[in-house]
Amino acid sequence: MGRRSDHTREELQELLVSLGHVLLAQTGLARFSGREVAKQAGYSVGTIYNVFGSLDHLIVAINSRSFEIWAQQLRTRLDTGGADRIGSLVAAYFDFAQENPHLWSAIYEHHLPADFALPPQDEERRAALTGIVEREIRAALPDGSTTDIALLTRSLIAVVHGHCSLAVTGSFALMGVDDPLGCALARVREILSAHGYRTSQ
Amino acid sequence: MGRRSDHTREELQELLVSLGHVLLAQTGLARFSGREVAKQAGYSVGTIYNVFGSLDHLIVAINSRSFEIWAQQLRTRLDTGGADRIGSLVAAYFDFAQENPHLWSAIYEHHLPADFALPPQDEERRAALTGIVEREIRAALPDGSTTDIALLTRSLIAVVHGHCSLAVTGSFALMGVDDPLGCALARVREILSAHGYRTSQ
DNA sequence: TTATTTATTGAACGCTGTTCATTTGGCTGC
DNA sequence: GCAGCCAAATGAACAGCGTTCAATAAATAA
Repeated sequence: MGRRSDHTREELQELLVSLGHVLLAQTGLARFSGREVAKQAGYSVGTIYNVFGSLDHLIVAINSRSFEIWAQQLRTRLDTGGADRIGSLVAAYFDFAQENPHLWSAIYEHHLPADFALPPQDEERRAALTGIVEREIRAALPDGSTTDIALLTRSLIAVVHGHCSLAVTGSFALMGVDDPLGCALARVREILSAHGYRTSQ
Repeated sequence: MGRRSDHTREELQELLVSLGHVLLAQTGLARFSGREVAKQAGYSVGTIYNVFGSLDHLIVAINSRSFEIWAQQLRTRLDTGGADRIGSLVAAYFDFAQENPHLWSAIYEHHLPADFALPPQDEERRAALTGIVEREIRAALPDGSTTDIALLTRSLIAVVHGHCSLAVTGSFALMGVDDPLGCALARVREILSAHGYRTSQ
């Protein structure tokens, strides 16, 4: 068909990731369909395999886009959220998960084949999020702290992640917990306090 | 075919859950196949729908079995783990996830249709796990504590859950965290300390 | 203008979940 | 012991999926 020069390879890549991102947000990973993305883009099935090599690569690209948006929302909230930066950080982290449950879940539900190494570009985008958190944790702890801040950062991410996960999957609702964000923030402050963080600023 | 009286309805249910549990452990939820379970049981596809009503109901039953095994492992470890009961609890919780990554992930990756209410029996089995943890948290905190122990229990479960999740999905490995269990246990003790728990027993 | 290269197609394959008319074994009442 | 009934079990049918790949058509080079 006469579609050859409609899009450059980059434009086509962008188009598929963009449409795929919208579809994933609507359907969730389990009902996501690569065929449907191609159809919406006006291309045939095989094009995904030409451009990305495999459906897994497309999903990785879509998830990386989620990471970019997520990180940007963290930055925005930190810039506009006032003095309680830890509060802003946790709230923004949480909000992305709760406002985009399918996108957020897909990040963790998409299991890569064993032989599939994450492309460096995608690894960077994911590391950016960790970097934002680490900077804030470092700033929140007293100078000269003996804490391994890199490790504590990742552990605190796990703390908040766990609360997001049980909130988004509905487990918390089943357990009668109605303020997951408040819960997560309380735990984060308790942990930081154990490392010298002065709460209540 | 002459299969009519080979199994009672209960036996058939048990057979399908049992084989399904093994298959799920091998393949993970994304590659799990109801057809394959029926085939392995020597029955045809439709039998799953006769016995369970839908594939989702079978998966719920399989996940409930995981919860039973998980809870039993917690009890065993608490009985044989010595004086550090919080340490035993967290380690046993973690070990189930790490030793049965597909079974553990499936619990949280299986999203029920909106109109699907969890059968009461399954809800009980899941609540049992929470009950075990809550008892230990209550015992670990001082008498007369003003803490909402039910809420703190669920939050601590989220803390450990988060570390399990990032460990099992490989995110921690990507981030360079090599002792997720140690990390989780450290956070749990810090949180409990903030509520009056005397560490190091 | 012709030849070459390369992007794109879409049919084919084997799998999936789900439905449902049909069959068949076991049970009940005669 | 037999006829009739009921419910369990079947398996074909359908629509969708991911993946592959020979064929094709468009863009580029000669």
